[in-house]
Amino acid sequence: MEKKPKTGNKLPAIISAALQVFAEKGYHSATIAEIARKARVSEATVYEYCGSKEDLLFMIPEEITRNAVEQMEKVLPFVKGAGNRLRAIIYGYYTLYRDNPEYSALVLLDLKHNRKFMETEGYHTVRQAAGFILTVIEEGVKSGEFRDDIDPVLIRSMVLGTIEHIFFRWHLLERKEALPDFVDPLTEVMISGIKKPDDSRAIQVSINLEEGKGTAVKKVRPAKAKAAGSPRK
Amino acid sequence: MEKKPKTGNKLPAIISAALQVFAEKGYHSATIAEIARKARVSEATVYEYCGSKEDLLFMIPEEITRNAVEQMEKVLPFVKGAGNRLRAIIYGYYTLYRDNPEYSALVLLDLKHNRKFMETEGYHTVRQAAGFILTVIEEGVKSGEFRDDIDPVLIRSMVLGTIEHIFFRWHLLERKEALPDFVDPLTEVMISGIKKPDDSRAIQVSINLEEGKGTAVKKVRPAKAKAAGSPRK
Amino acid sequence: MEKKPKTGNKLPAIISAALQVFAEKGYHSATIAEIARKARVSEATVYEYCGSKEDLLFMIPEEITRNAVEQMEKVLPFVKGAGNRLRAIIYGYYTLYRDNPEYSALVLLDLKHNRKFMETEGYHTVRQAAGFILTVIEEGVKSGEFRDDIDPVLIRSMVLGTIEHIFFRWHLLERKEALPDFVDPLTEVMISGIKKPDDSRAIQVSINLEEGKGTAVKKVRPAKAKAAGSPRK
Amino acid sequence: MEKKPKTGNKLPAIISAALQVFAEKGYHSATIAEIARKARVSEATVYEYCGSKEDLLFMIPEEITRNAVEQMEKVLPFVKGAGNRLRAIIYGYYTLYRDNPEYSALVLLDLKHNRKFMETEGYHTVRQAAGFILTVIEEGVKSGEFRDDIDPVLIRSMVLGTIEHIFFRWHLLERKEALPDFVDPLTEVMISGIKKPDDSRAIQVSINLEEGKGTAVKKVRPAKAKAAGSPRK
DNA sequence: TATGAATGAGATTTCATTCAT
DNA sequence: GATGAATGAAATCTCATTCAT
Repeated sequence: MEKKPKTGNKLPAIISAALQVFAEKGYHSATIAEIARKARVSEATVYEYCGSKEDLLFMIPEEITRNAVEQMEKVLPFVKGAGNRLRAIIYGYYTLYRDNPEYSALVLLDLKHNRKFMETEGYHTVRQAAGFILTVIEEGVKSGEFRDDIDPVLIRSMVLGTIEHIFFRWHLLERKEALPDFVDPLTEVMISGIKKPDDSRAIQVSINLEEGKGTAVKKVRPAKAKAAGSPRK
Repeated sequence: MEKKPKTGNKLPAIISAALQVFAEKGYHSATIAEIARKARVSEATVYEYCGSKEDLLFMIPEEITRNAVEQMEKVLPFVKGAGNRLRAIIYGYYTLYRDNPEYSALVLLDLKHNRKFMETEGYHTVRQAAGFILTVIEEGVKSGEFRDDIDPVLIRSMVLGTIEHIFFRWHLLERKEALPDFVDPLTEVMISGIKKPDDSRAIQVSINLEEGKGTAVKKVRPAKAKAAGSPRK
Repeated sequence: MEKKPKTGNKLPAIISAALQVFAEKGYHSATIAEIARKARVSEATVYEYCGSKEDLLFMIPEEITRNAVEQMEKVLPFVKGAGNRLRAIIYGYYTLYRDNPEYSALVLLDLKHNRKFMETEGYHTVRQAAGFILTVIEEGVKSGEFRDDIDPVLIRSMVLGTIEHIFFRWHLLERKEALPDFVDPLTEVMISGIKKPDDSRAIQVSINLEEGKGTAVKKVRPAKAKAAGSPRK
Repeated sequence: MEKKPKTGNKLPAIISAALQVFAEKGYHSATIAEIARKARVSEATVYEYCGSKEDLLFMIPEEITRNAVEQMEKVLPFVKGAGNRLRAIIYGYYTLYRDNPEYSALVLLDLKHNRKFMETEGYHTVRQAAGFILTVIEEGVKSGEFRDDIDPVLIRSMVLGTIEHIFFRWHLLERKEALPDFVDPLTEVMISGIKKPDDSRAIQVSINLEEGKGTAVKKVRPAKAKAAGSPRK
């Protein structure tokens, strides 16, 4: 029933082909001809479905990003504690980018740079994802789990910047090097860096801890208050 | 005096013009014609000096990056302590990118992405700069100032990724938003995250012991050591 | 009732849509897609009915021109005198073109230029209409009403050329200027020229001429002054 | 000397080729490829010189029309009497269109129709030419040579419309038919109309009255008879 | 009969690049 | 050394037109 193939259904094939070609050659070097060939349609059909090369580029991230965001929205409520949630988000990015290498190549190498992309539905979804980080940081600050002298926006830049930097390198080296599993180490460093020193209690703790790693942080922190003071200029 | 070189020293003019045009329009949208016009030479002259559009692109960062590297090499010996040195490097990037916005736009938006750039003299210099971070981290670990379970490469990715991310945003918004002064806050969060807990004092503390919030972290950390173990392939 | 024809009488809708679109955009810029949309049929249906874009163009003038010709054939016998008949024809063109602006735009801007149109049924009808003028002129010459040293074909070119020129301008200015009512002035000038009658002798003349053919004109002329008054906007 | 070929000097070749091709195929069917081939330059060179296909079209009439206008400006002062001047103008158009058939084909078949042409320098020159007619008519009216109840704009439409109509037919029939020499007949009809002069009789009349076939006019006409000899099949 | 979908066939246009002077 | 001029080589995009259903 309903055999009306709402605009055929070559769209998935086209988008998939575009993702591959864009990822491999980069947006500028990619040609519609090659995408059409790979999707096994004519060039004209590509335009029929997508309007223009740039629009085609913008169509790609929509679905995949939306899925990721939805997934994250489902998962986060299950995770307790700002630190854990931060880790969950990092893990989300990690798997998303790792398991969809063409997608991440596209986003990191081509899409991010496109100013017009910023006026796109797809961009909005990407921003949503980035918003999760901000929210978690702010919750952590509010709950006292994180220091209150940090700038959440800076923290977000650290998280995203790190993730993107790592994946970027990975892609630039053509994925010939193994992708480091940075989820836990990054989370850990981030948290150690922004965690509120549990001063008093920390002290008690350290007793039975022969080698209490956590304590150290404490002393340093007071200084931070000042340092982190004017981050937003 | 009379240093006006008979036959061309048009190279500086060309490179300067190229920097401006590339930064403003992006590499792909920039045209040799415009660069030539701005440098007040003919297009053919551009080729005389530079070989190709791409080579011209690669020539740009050489001098400015080399200067930055030299500067850093001079300064670092004066700075004591891994933490302080880390801050010095971050500060170096910050001023470099802030005071040469066209250069940073070029690097972040166009150069980074170019695979061929990696076979370039300029790239080598850039790597040198990045190497400073690695060295400082490793020194910090060796000296005991930093934890020894961190992965220096990850830390470098964090530092560079954060800096680039912040500047990238700045450029993408066309520098209409103020650039946050992130030097101290970033340094601080980084250091708190990677500094070795000063056990000594922790031990003194050991008065009572009840219950430690830190336990969770404790568990995680050992894992990290492993996790972060093989990042470098 | 229930005259809704089962399977298509979509032809009228298609032709009507085509007329509108061709008139508005010009033949070359018009697209079958737009015509189909406006006719509320599919593009394929347009081809079903019309064969090709050009054939569609040629189908348009047929009916409307044929009607005009038939009308003229009915009317002319009622009009006495070559001069009056000439006026009747001019009036016929005037109302035809004025009341069917899309049609006249099409004919004047697109159809006339098409060499293939000349092998068309529609063209034949158009020629018929032009033939009326020739006939009337020849009749006028034969009857002695018109000079016998004139070239009827030239006269026809004058009549048609003038009419078309005026309507052409009207269309080119997008019908924003009022269409001058040129029927009487044109008829009059055609018949009597623009030279000032050399009164003196003329006057004497009128006296002894029992049946001065010229008289009619004389009367008409004053009226002209008015008629020709507001042609320009 | 001065071997600096101000922008090479392929421009004339290109314009000339364009004129030929446009005239032969019509603007829309003409291709830059063919123009370039005929001008013996590359397609890119055509664009180098002309910017776009449409601009190329507009460049064509400029020189030729300007020459014609200048010529007319030089000649008119030598001609006495509105009637004679009108004839001179008609003659000017006649020779211009006859001796530059490709140019007239272009103007009549393509250029006239182009709305953008109206915003062009070339169009301005064309208007100037048309302005001559208007001026002459008005002068004739003022001097009493022409009737004062005529609308000069209508008269101009008659003159131009007739000329264009005749040439248009000529071109549409691919110049296979002889071009009628309509200069004198047209002038004559414009001036005196087609009505049989009843004057003649009038004049004679004053003396005797029989019936004379228009002697007065007779002087002028003989010339025409010849001129209009072979006009239109 | 009617059509949704697909496409073949080009046309315009852009630039990096070269070469003769 | 410097350049004006010329171009080769593509790439995007548009439609009239055709099938399979």
